Parts: sequence; structure tokens; C-alpha cells
Amino acid sequence: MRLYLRSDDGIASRDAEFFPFFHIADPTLLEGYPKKLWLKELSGDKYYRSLAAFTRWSDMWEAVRFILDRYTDRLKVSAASYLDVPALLLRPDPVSQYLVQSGVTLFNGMQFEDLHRFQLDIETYSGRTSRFSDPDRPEDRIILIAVSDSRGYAEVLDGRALSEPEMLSRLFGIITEKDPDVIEGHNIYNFDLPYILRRCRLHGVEPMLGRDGIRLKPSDGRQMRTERAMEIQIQDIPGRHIIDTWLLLQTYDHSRRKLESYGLKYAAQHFGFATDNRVYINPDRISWTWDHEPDKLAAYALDDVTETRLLSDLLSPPYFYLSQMTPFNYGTAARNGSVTKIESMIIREYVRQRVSIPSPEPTHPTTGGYADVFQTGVLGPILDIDVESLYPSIMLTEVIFPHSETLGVFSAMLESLTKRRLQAKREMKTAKDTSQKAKLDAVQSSFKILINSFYGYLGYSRGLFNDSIAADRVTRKGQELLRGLISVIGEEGGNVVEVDTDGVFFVPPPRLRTEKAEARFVEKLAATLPEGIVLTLNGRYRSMLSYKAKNYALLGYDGRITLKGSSLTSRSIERFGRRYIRQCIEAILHADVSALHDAYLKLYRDISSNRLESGDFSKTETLRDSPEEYGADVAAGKRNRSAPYEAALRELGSWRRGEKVSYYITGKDASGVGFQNCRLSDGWDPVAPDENVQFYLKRLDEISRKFEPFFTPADFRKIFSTEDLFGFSPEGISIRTDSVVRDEEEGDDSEESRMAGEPRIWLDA
DNA sequence: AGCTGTGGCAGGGAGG
DNA sequence: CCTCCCTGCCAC
Repeated sequence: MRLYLRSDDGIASRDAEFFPFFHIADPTLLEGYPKKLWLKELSGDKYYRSLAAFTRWSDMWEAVRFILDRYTDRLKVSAASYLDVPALLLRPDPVSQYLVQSGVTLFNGMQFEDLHRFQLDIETYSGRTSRFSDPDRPEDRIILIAVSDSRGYAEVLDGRALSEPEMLSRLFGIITEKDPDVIEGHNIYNFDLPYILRRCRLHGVEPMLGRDGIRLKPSDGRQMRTERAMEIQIQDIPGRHIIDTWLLLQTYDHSRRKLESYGLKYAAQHFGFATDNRVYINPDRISWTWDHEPDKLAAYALDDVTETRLLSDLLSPPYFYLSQMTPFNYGTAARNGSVTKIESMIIREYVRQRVSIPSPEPTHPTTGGYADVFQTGVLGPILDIDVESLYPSIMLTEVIFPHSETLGVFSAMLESLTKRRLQAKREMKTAKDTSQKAKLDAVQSSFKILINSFYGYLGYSRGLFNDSIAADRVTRKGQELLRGLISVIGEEGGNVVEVDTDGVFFVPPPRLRTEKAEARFVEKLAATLPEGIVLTLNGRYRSMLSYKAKNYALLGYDGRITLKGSSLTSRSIERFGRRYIRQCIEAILHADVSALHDAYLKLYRDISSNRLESGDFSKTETLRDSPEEYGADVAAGKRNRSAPYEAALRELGSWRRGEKVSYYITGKDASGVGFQNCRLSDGWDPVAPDENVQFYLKRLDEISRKFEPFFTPADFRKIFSTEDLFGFSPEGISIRTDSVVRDEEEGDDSEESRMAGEPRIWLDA
């Protein structure tokens, strides 16, 4: 056994802190030890030969004891349960979480196609209308299990022919027999697997999903804080990898932001692999369909697993290749963040060179992206340009890297990944074979995933090599580039409408008549940027409705309208409001003032005469905090009472963190306090509607007020009112376009304006 | 154990 | 009334 400790020439800036680790390498000596201890990746024994591991299993405990003896006051020691790691360690804080691999990587030489992938989807029954099926309620249960695999197999286990325990046993039988490497599902982490496990517990069936049983992780419940949060109960299915296409879809959309929902059916349509005869069933009609058209439900479930496989075909390959670059196995690589991956790669080099690792520095608030709106109203035509990979490009051209990272791994990695990505993209273009093309595309996407998080790492408070001053320099440079671009566009006769971080929407100079001329103009703009900063034309639009910063609508040359921004699209706006906003924007973009008035009038009448359904005026919100946390915060005066929580307290009593509830406002007048006048939407009765008409009419007017800036006050009052006894006429009403006046340099408070221009970073004197 | 960042808009309640 | 604070959601 060799034990490496930080050497005196280590690079940690604070000498008092260091991180010992041990490293033992020689895989062959591991043979003869119990499989359970050293087999983790069970895609077939042949892949284990490349695994580095401890010389002897007992060495690990020897090392732990050694460290404990010396550093017992500082180290919180935990034994890693995996042996596919040659180095581990144990320290008070972050490093311990990283599995460090020194040499050869898992899955080396394997292709994505080599994996045997298995898809799984369950349909469940709910005895109560419009509530999710609950695995802890005896009346609720699994009614169908659809399975398929990447080798053409597909089957539906049917609750009509089999009891629930029989279905479960059959499922485990199939999995054991097929013995796949990967189990895939849409939202499988949050729904299918936990549901299956709970039912297994209920029936006393062993959940034999893995090659060696299933391992559970007690949920600590602390993970619900973040957006991506989930209540993962499954730590691992030994021997198999779990791929959740729902998670992959979110990650995919994080950088592209094109998806309106993360539903499987929506994704299948978005990516264009939904078939014409696909069966669609409204989620809240599943139980009804089971009672009345069970065959239809079976067909639906089968379509689900098919689409899951196709979605996975598209989204999961990059993670397979990431597992070849990082010390994370396939399933983990598809689940953890990219910052973790980058850091593990850096640490790997430090381990290899036996240089110690610094601890994270406290982070300071840093400058962010530059966002601004210069014009509001309807403008066109519009060009959308953006700087490609703005922050990574700045880091490379300006040579901005963490100061504590002395080996230069960070910059070398970013450079090499960028180079290799470009190369993969080039090869992809010339590749003849479609499967080769697909592989290269996956490889270049996997590089992109890493490249995009180098900047984020700088400001990440728990990054071992973080450097928020460097992060601030990057964003400042980004702001500088954008401002430069804006002024050049202005000088050339363009009219900048809206800017955000790395992109600009502008009206090109009127002298440009053709698409070609626009492209040449963009090339000219690109030429004004420094070497290494690439500007591209992202899109062309017939017109744009500019509302506020980060809030706008685009009308494409194909007639399609896209809305952006929380004030126009947010799910926290009632459905009737979102629909109404879209109608209004469509009308404004087409300069159809009558349509605006009609939309207002119709909605006004629908609300007044209770013609809307609860789904139209309900709000659906996530209960992020548990009943206890909410109660405590309210009692402590840290937060106000709010309608969704109060309604849930009254009607449900309790809930799980992260559960969503729909509620609406009741009562007679619009001035009441919301949390005292609300009900869960389940209780709404179309025969005796009790929604607060006055309140929702007020909401209609509030929402209408968004369009105030586009009209003169008199015109606005005419359009958005019901007072048209003598008929409404759009005559003489036009849509306003305004330059946004900003009160810079007002001089009212010189201290404040000076501060605004100052770095937000402060350094110790 | 597992967790990238900042900036902007909006609604609701409490308190001046 | 208005302002402040908190929370949620969204753009990049």
C-alpha cells in the first residue's frame, strides 16, 4: 500500500489545510476477493479488466485507520462503498465526494450500440378522481406494466390477467432473464421505481431489479430545494444503470430552452418521432380508460415505452461517452452535474501528479450577464445574433483561469475539449455512415456539456478550485463585448431592440433588402470582434413585440409566434390568462385591434357568467416546504401565509415536499385576502361554481394592463372595456413603439451611480 | 455524498 | 395608497 500525503511543495494557499488520500493500483491482485466487494459495473465481467483497484481490500481499512489515528480531530471518515475507484478520500469536506480514477476508464472501447437497454413504464389506478395514484392506498395500484428493449422485444403485463404481485414477479423474471445493462424510463426515478418498490413492500415481493437485488437509500428529504430536485430513493440497481429520460430532457433544454413541457408525448412530437397512430390519453383519464377501454390503455402504455426508447436514443449517448472521460459510470454520469465531472477530471490529474488540492474559497457576488431593452412595441424586421460560447471563448482569449489551479489543467482541458469538439463536428459533417454521424454528434455534445460549465465552476461556492474574481472578469468582459456590439450596430444604422447576455435582437439598417445582405452585415459585425470570439446569425423574424427585459414575442416568416419571458408565459399565470395573452399578442403582431377587443369582451363575459372550468382559473403551485417548515416560517414571521399552503392545510392536512396543488379563489368581492378565500380545485363543482367572479375580472384587467404601453391611454380604455353600447371601432387606433428612456447620469445620487459602475467584488485590503 | 451561475418580472401579504 | 420582502418562474 502506498499512501500519499500532501507534500511541502503542494499548492494549497492555506498551509493548515490539506487533503491526504491514498492510492493503490494493480487490478490483477484483486481477483479472488468476493465479487460483491469489487464488482460494481456489471455490464459483463470483460469490462472489469480495465479497472484499477486496491491491491488488497484490507488495505483500505488500514489506510482509514492510519488517517484516523493521525487526523482524527479533523477528518470525518467515511468508507466508500465502491471499489471501482483506485483512490478515495476522506476529509472534512468536498473532496470526499469525488471518486477519483487514475488511469484507464470504464467502458473503454465500448460503443453505445453495445449496451442492452431495457424500457419500463407502469400505468397506475387511482380510486379518487383528479388525484395522483398513491402507492400507499390499497385501492390504488399498478394495472399495466409495459416493457421493451433495444433488441426488438416488447410486451405489456396486463392487470386483467395477472394480480399485482404476479405482474411484479413477472417483471423481475423478465429482467433477470433479459439481463439488460440499462433500465430506461421517463420520470422513472420519481415515479415508476418508487411506486414499484412500495407495492413490492406491500405484497412482500422481493424487488429483484438488479443483478444482486436492489439497494435503497433512505431519503433525507433535503434535496427538494433545487429545481432539478427529486426524491431519489433508489441509490443503485446493482449491475445496471438507470437512465431517466425526463432528467435528460431537462438538462437538454437547460442550454437550448425550446421545450414547453417535459412530458414524453410533447418531446416525441417536438423531436418528430411520434407516430400517426400513437394513442393519446389525458393523464387524469387513465383510471377511467382502464375501466372502460382497457385495450386502448395497453396500446398507450406500449407507445410510451417505444417513445421512451426513441427519446433515449437521442439524449443518452453523450452521457455514455462522458462515462468514458470521467470517473463516473454511465448511470451516474447521466444523473450528476457537469461541474462534478469537470472537477473530478482535474482531481484525477492532481492525484496522478501527486499534488495536493486546495479547499474552496469563499465566493463573492459577481457581475452577471448584461440584459437590457432599448425599444418597446412592435418592430421589424428582426435579426437575432449571438456570440457562440461567449464565456468559454472569453476564458480562452483573455486567459482567465482559477488562480489556485497551478498545474494548468483547467485551461488545458477547456482548450482540448473545445478543439476536440470542433474536430468532432467537422468529422460529423463529412461522415457518410449515419451511425458514425450519430456517434460523432453524441461525442461533440458530450464535449459541449463539459465546456459550458467551466465558467459556472469559477463562481461555484463549493468548487475546490473556484475563483469568483476570475468569474467576475469573465462576465465583465462579456458585458464589454456586448456593449461594443450594440454601439457598432447603432453606428451602422441598425436599431437595437433587446439584449441578453450573449445575444442581440435588432432591426437591421433599412438599406439591407435581402437575406444575403443581412448575412453580409452580420459578417461585418463579426469582424469587429476580437480574434476567437465568433458571432452567428441565430434567426430572422418578420417582427417582434418587445415588452420588457427578457420578455418578448417573435413572429417568424412562417407565421409562427413564440413567446418568451415569465410575465407572458409563466405557469403561475392562470390558464385563461396565458391563453388571453397569446391571443392579444397575436392580434397586436398582426395589427388587428378588433381582435384584441373581441378577446377581451369574450373573456369578460365568460368569467362573468361562470363559463370557465376550474382548470382555466386555477393556479397550480409546488409546495416546496413541508407543512412543518411552512408553519414554522409563518410563526417566525419569516414568510406570509399563502393561498396554496393554506388550502392544502385545510383540505389535505399534510403533503409531501414538492407536491403540486391546484387552487382557486372563492368569495364575492375582489378585495378579500387570498389565503382566507381559496379552495383546492378538486372541490370545484361545475353545477355550483363558486369561483370569485369579481376577483377573476380584476385579474383580467391586471393582465390586460400589460398591453397599456402599446396604446395611448384613450385607445387603451376603448379596447379593454365593455362599454361599447354604440359598437366598437378600431378606427384611428394604432400601436405605439417607444424608445426606452433610462435615467442614467441623473446626478441625483452621485454615490449610487458611482457604485453602480464599481466592481461588485471586494478584496481584503 | 452526490447541489453551476446572475438578472428580471410579478404577485401577494404585511406594515407604514 | 405605497414600499418592502419573500417566493416562484423564467432567460441566458
